Formats: sequence, C-alpha cells, structure tokens
Amino acid sequence: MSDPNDMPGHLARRFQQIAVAVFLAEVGEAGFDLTPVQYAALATIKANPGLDQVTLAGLIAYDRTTITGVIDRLVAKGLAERRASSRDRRARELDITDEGRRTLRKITPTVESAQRIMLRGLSAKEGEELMRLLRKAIAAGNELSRAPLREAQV
Amino acid sequence: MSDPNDMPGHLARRFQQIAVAVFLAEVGEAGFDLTPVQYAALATIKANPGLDQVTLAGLIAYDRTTITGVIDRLVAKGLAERRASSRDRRARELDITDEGRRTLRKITPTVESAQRIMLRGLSAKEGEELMRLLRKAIAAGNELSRAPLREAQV
DNA sequence: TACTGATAGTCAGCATACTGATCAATATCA
DNA sequence: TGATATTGATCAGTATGCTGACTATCAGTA
Repeated sequence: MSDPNDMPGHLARRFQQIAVAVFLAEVGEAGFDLTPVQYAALATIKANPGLDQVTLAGLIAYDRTTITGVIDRLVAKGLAERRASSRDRRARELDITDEGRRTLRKITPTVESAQRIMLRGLSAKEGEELMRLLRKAIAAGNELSRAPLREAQV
Repeated sequence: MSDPNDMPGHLARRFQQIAVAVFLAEVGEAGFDLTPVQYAALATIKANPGLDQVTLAGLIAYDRTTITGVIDRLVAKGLAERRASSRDRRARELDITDEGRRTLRKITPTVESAQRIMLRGLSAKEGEELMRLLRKAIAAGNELSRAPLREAQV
C-alpha cells in the first residue's frame, strides 16, 4: 500500500482543493470577491472587535506571516480597518467596516450553501461524522503545525 | 451557526495544514528534502514510466499549471527526467532516475509513519472511517475543482 | 535602571494552487 | 486539403502558507 492516492495526506489535500473551489465558485457566482481565508478572517474580526493580528491568527489557526497579506487585502477592499494599538505600540488593532459588515451579512447564506455542496456526496449523518472525525484528528495534531489554534485570552 | 471554525471547509484546511506539517517534519528529520506534492508526483512517475504531464496531473489531481513547477524541481534535484516525446511533439515524457528510485525506496517508510502521526488522535477504526468518508466526499466533488482525478488512458 | 528575553508585525524567499492567456502541435471534418 | 477546434506545456499574475530573519517594543529581573 504505497499508492499516494490512498494516503490520508493526499485525501486531505484533495478534499481541501474541492472545498476551496466550491467556495470560490459559489461566492463568485453570488457576485462577491472573497476567498475562504478572507471570509474566516473577516467573520472573526467582526466577532472580536479591536483584536490584534496575533490573536486573530490564533483564533483561526493561520500563520502570523500569512495574516499580514490577508489583512492587507481586506483593508484594500474596504472591508476592514487596521490601526496602531494605543495599549501596545507594536500591535495593530483590527476592526470591520460598515461595508465589511454588509458584505458578511449578504455572503453568509452563500458560504453556508457552499459547505453543503462540498459534502453533497455524504448523507447528513455521514457529514456529521466526517466533521467529528476531522475535529478530533485536528485537536490531536493541533500543536504539530506552525499555526495552532489558540483560545482567546481574556 | 456561522462560526467559520466549525465549517467543513475550515476543518479541511486545518487538517491539510497539519498533514503537510507532519509530512515535512518527518521527512526532514529523516534527512530528505521532498514535499508531499513532489513525493506523490515521483511515486506516480515511477508507477507509470514515460507518462506525459497531463496524464500525471490527472492521476493525482493536480492542476496542469502546477505540475510544470513541480517537475522543474524534481528534475533540478536529479530525481526525475523530462524529455520531448517522440509520439507527440507537444508532450514531455517523464521518467524517474536511479537516484529518484533510491530516494523513494528510502523515504517510503517515513511517509507511511507520517500518515499514522496525522491520524494519531483517532482509533484505527476511526481512521479508516475518516478515509472512507473523505474518499466518498471527494468522489462526489471530483468534477468541482479545476484539477479532477482522471483515470489513466490505456 | 540596565540587561535580557519575549513578543507583534513585517519582509524576503520559496512552494503550492488557481485564472486566463499564449504558442506549438495535433485532430477533426467539411 | 484546408479551416477549425482541441490539446500539451508554459507563462504572468495573484493568493495562500511556510521558514527564517529583522525591527520595534514590551516585560521581567538583577
């Protein structure tokens, strides 16, 4: 059994590849220009106003060097704001703009239907089970990547 | 339920992120410099000597524009060869070199142990079930990405 | 307070992935 | 045959993601 096509890593790559393609197709058809990464960042900024980039990265398990470019593009599109923090002059505070809020509201149904499409080969029960197993495997492997998920500090 | 962290697409991204990190860490520790994509390409070239780039892309579901760079790097490392095809002057024939064969032989146990590590949070049964569900979801979504899996032509 | 270490963000460089275009060669068919 | 369509490979451009380095700043401590 050394067929790469049947290894977990390869299946992970393929499923992710399909997930991204479905997301971009659905969102693009709905008239929006937002990537999966940008969507997750924007939704997390909205839920945690004023958070800094490292915290954002931890909340969605992005590498901090990737966040820089993602925020650049959200700011360029007018969906988010980046300001110097008053508490810590190293840090940047992030906030969603009114247009970002509007975009998020209009796009969310599309994003959710994209999630259904990428699971369309599975029954509802199987979809739930896939998500459960992914969550479990991810929790066990969380510290193995450079960008582990981090709970928000309170 | 609009928490991006709990959407299938986000779980897919995280699991793939961990899978790549584990692969690179294990393979790097064993003293090799090969990415998951390069490994899959090399193994598939070995199993299908003389195949062209489009066929290779189809066999492992890569985009054809990605293959160009991957082969560039395999050739630069001396692991694969690329020659003009005699049957079709547009096409390139790919073959594995002796060094590529040696590398593949030495690296395969490491790759297989990496697969176990990325599933370490799951029981053997759960790992099997995760792979079954991924295969099923991928089969249903195959045509939704730009780089679907294609059976070899005979 | 001065030193040391840690942290926030950015950057350069590299490797996937994609879109869309181009070029050369091949296939198809009127 | 000749016009047309298709195909194999590459390229430019863009967006993730990573490693490793760097600057500025902050925190802890001797």
